[in-house]
Amino acid sequence: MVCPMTTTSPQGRTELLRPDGSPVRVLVVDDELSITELLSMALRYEGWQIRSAGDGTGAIQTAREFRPDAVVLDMMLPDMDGLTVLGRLRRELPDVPVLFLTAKDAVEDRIAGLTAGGDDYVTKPFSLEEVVARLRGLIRRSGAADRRSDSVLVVGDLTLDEDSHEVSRAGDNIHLTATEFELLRFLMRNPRRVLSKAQILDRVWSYDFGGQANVVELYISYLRRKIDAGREPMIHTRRGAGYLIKPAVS
Amino acid sequence: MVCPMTTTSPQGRTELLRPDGSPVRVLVVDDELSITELLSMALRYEGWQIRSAGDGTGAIQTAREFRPDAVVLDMMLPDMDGLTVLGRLRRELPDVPVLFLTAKDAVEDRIAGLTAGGDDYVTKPFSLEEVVARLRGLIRRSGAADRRSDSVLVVGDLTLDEDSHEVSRAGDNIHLTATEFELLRFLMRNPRRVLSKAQILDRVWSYDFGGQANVVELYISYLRRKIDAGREPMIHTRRGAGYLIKPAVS
DNA sequence: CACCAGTCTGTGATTTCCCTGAGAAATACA
DNA sequence: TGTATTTCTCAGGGAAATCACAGACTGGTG
Repeated sequence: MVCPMTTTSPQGRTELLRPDGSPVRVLVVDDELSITELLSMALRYEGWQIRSAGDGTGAIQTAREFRPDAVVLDMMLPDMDGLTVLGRLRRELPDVPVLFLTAKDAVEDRIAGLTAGGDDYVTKPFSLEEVVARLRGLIRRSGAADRRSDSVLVVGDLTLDEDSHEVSRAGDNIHLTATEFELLRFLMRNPRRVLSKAQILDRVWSYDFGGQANVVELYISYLRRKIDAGREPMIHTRRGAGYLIKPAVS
Repeated sequence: MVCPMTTTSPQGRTELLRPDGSPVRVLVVDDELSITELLSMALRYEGWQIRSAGDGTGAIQTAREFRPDAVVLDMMLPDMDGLTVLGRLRRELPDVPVLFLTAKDAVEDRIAGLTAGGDDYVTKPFSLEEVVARLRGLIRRSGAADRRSDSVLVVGDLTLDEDSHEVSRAGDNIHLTATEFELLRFLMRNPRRVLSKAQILDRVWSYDFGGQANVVELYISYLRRKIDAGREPMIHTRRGAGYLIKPAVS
């Protein structure tokens, strides 16, 4: 079993690494090329090493020689049932955590036992932040070490707990909606870095979002109301460039 | 870097360990592959080391070299009678506790005699919480585990005794039905952590449950009525994410 | 100083999600 | 066997979240 550890990059981003210091390996399995491309790009950006497969057979083969630390597995594959793939994967890699991708309406159908072994799932269409966050959680928990602090993001006097979904500033608890939470998480995982509205839209909203681009402005406005209200502001606008978050004190 | 030794499981719960610090070993015996897979996944997630067998012969063989601390044994095996398997198991491992899996309509008298020796049983279809809880109890009582951890879960002023099935808040005794009890146990074993409805369903309801997902909402509602009624609430909803329990004061 | 692109935010429609009452079905128990 | 309890379905109500739209505002620029 892999024991992930964390290091902090010069930019202030924490990365998951394997015990020997090599990058975490993730296998992405989906028959839609656009999905594997999208995921590969996003996960590579996390500093992870990615391999992808388009069907069950390829997944097993790749898993055998690539020996990933985690697998992203679409339940709807052309050549075999998702559960079959899972079974064979488990035979190759008994302890590897799996993040399932399922259609929205398949959830009700019953994905019995999928999360029972500590695995997790997200529904299509997903947001990249969601996938990354879940994967990080799975990889973190799959290791022998469990440092609770790893699930807490801190910027200045603002903290965000990814396990309990709790957010607080200067000790005051703050209630956020799901979207607000993901937006803030994205900002806090990239402190002091300007994020464009396009980047935010691509990461926080699901990939099929077809709405107006100013939802980002709207949700930034919501966040400010809850986080910066009456305090030294932490969320800043860079006109024509985007937004960034940083500790309040100069 | 060396993987640090830990006494907490991936879930952050306290873990059962053998006197020498190695993980507890459990042998799972069932002829249905889906059952052994499901159990292996769930028990591995408890931090235990799992081996499985599909018939009596394989069970004896595996037991001989694996020397498990506990056995999960289906009474209905293709090659030999459950009692025969039990007898031979006992010859190999005289003191190992056994958790029997039986069909609902199986003769209860036979089982009743068997459990007199400190063993236990659950009926198919079972819930994973049930199996895990019983196994923990067996292992704890057998003395194979390092620590004699007590069987009482405490979150704030709420206590739940896994042995006596007694629940109380602020001293007041609370009567719960079986399902309510298991749901509360699952929540209390994961305090301050958001648990999705899918996770809860996978863990607390039996693996063949095909009903509506809103039973979870319903039972959360029941629990609230009994536990949070007129008090500071401990069970919280994270809209779009799940539920969590935490001490009332913050 | 006036303009404009870019940004902020109030209002309200729509959708999604959650809660819970009522009662049917299943189960346990006497 | 009859009764009590428990489990679960169904459906309505309601609250919260999401988002479109539009008008107000702001900072930079000519």
